[in-house]
Amino acid sequence: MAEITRDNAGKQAFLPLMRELVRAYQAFSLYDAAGYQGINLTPAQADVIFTLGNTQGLSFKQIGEQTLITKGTLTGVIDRLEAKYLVKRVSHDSDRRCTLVKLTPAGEAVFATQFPRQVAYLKQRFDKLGKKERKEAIAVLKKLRALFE
Amino acid sequence: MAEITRDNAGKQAFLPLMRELVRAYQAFSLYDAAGYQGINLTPAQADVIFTLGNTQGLSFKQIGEQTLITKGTLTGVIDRLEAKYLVKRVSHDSDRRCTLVKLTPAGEAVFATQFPRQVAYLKQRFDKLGKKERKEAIAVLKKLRALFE
DNA sequence: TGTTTTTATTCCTAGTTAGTACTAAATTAG
DNA sequence: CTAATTTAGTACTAACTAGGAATAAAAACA
Repeated sequence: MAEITRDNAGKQAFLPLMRELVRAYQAFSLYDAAGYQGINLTPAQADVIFTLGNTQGLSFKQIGEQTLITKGTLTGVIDRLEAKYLVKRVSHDSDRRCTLVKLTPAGEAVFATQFPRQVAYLKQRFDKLGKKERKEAIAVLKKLRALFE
Repeated sequence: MAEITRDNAGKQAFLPLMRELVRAYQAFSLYDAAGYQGINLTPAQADVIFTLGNTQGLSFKQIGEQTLITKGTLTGVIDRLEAKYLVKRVSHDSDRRCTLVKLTPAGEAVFATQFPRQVAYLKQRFDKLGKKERKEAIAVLKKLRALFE
């Protein structure tokens, strides 16, 4: 295996694949974020609202696990959602270390209208792929993910 | 085509694909970022240094296009790199609106040692895929990217 | 030539991010 | 039962993020 030098580093065969991975994610991410424009939610806030939908409330820890937002960040995200009266902090019955986060009626309303709306908006694009293509894409992405675990 | 409601929204067939895209990118991104630990560069800063390597200096606009860092962010990233004496702002000869950003000798040194190092670090993982798998992955990612453009 | 528009960068604001230190509560161990 | 450890969330810092307003210079136009 040849050594990697300053001169050949930029010519490694794997780099086009890396770039495509970044570009594909970025294109998706921009499209997704554009869907939240006008409903006054950031992607992180929408992620939390959508995670809380159809639940009786989740702890910070549970929300963090599902959304991949770390605890320190989550405090601020929940603060801002609480300031908008979309969620509320509720103390946990049996474990006083835990704080449960629940949707308020206003939060429920946002979830009920915006979650299906965003899913439909994303579906428009993803449905350009056939079932077979989707399966192939999932298999490839799982392989890529496995490279880094 | 069935309507998307609050109840069926979470069960749409495209959602597993979407999740895999996010997870694959995230796994890569975490691995990549871990490569910069200990060299005192954030991913954004390293991205800029690596983009400036082997050039005679690029404008903010050019750097932004190649790194996908937006103008407002780039000002701050360059500020911090300049504070570390790794890059310098140089005025453009013929267009006084432009500021060129160039690597300093210290920046060149960081590029010369760290770029090959990071490429080798990434190559370790990407090279677990064969040539055929890489090509298939590129084709799939291009298809995904095309969905959102 | 003088005016308008476009382009390049900076400044500002609100928000997300990771990471570390801190407080309080629960669990475990001796 | 008390002490040590772990767990949950908050506070704080540094950095990145997008987007919009402001400024200055260049280009287009009339």
